[in-house]
Amino acid sequence: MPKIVDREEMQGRILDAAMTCFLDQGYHATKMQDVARQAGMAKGTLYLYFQSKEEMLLALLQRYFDDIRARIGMIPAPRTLDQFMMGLRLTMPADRLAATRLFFDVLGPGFQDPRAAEIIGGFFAWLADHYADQFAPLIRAGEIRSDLSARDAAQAVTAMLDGLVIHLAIFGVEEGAFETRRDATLALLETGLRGGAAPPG
Amino acid sequence: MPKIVDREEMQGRILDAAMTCFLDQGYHATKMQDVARQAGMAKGTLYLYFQSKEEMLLALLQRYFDDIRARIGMIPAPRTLDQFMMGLRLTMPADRLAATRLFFDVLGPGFQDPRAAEIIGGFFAWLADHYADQFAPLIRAGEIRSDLSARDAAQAVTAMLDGLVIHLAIFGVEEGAFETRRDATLALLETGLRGGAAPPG
DNA sequence: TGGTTTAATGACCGTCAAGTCATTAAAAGA
DNA sequence: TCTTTTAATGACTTGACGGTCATTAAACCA
Repeated sequence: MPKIVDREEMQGRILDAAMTCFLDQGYHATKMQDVARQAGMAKGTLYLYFQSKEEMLLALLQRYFDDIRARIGMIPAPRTLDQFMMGLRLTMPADRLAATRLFFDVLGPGFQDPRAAEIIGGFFAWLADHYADQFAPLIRAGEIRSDLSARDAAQAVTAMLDGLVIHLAIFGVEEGAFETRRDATLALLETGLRGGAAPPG
Repeated sequence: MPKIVDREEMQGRILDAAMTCFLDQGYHATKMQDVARQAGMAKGTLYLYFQSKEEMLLALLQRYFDDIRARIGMIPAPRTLDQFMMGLRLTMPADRLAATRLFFDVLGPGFQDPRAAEIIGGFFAWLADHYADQFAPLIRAGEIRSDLSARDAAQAVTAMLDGLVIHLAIFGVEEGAFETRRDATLALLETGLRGGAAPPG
């Protein structure tokens, strides 16, 4: 007798619309009306699927970072420093710029809900652990200089590279320049990790 | 006959109060009422000295970055890579964390006024140029490996270190941990710049 | 002390957007 | 087709905050 819809599919469609709007205008500047229009439904409908704008954002962040984690998890463990650097490049695609820009809106001191910072911070903690796991065998194999602690180096790499993306995102680098500057930074980093040896090529 | 006040001094006092509020709560979350209370005056008074909240912010950013620029300009030109790294440490004090956090509010896609991005972006462009000027003689002196372009390396260093501060700022590192992680990153970077030689000590 | 000019005040206004809910539409079975 | 149940709608409510301005206070001089 009742009208029946697929709740999860509706939530997914709404999150897609929200992502489009947020990437374009940012979180604060996006009105629920905008999300509704983008999703092709009325504003009230959004509230049937999410309690508030903030809950919607949290669901979106969760989905986004679960997705990245899954993609990074699928990259095979590197056996050489070169392979590791290649993997880094894959985890820093140019389209991450726009997403990174979005997080500013949401991580500044004005945003009260600590759950957003938990989701994003949790991702980077996971990432640092993930890199540390990869560094340990590379250090034993002599691919990375042996005076580094795998954990410290992994934290430094994680923070620096995330920071690089953020910095470039803020100052509006075009997509082409992004890859050039990313690679310049990675080259510097590679020498730092390798230690004695000069960079190849 | 008239009541006379020192306009610049009043503006300075207001900016001090605004900085306190913004650092504490962020730009968007701070009400003009809060700034007024912090400055010990009524809300209307603020509008005698600044046309709007946004103008107030821009004046604050300008003052802040002029100040940093002056401080960095006073550090003598380094003659060795060690001296350069020492200078970097001076330009990344732990209290920069809070200020950096503030900029998120103001650089996200939701913030329309391009002047804020100009002020902050201008500072980093200046900083990259400043480092490039210091790198050139260091490369000639063999302190930095000679296959690097001073300009590219300076850009990479600037972006990475600013990014590091931002990353650490976002994820709420305590002040002690900040310095540890900053130094770990700088050590990695130093090896990357030096090239062949192993790190000293 | 009184007169003049500018500074300071804070109640008020206008706007804007998140969130609500009475009403309407749509699906599904009898 | 009629009834029932849930989904969808969008005008309306609510609260918040940036900015205004008529009024009051303060400084200074004669």
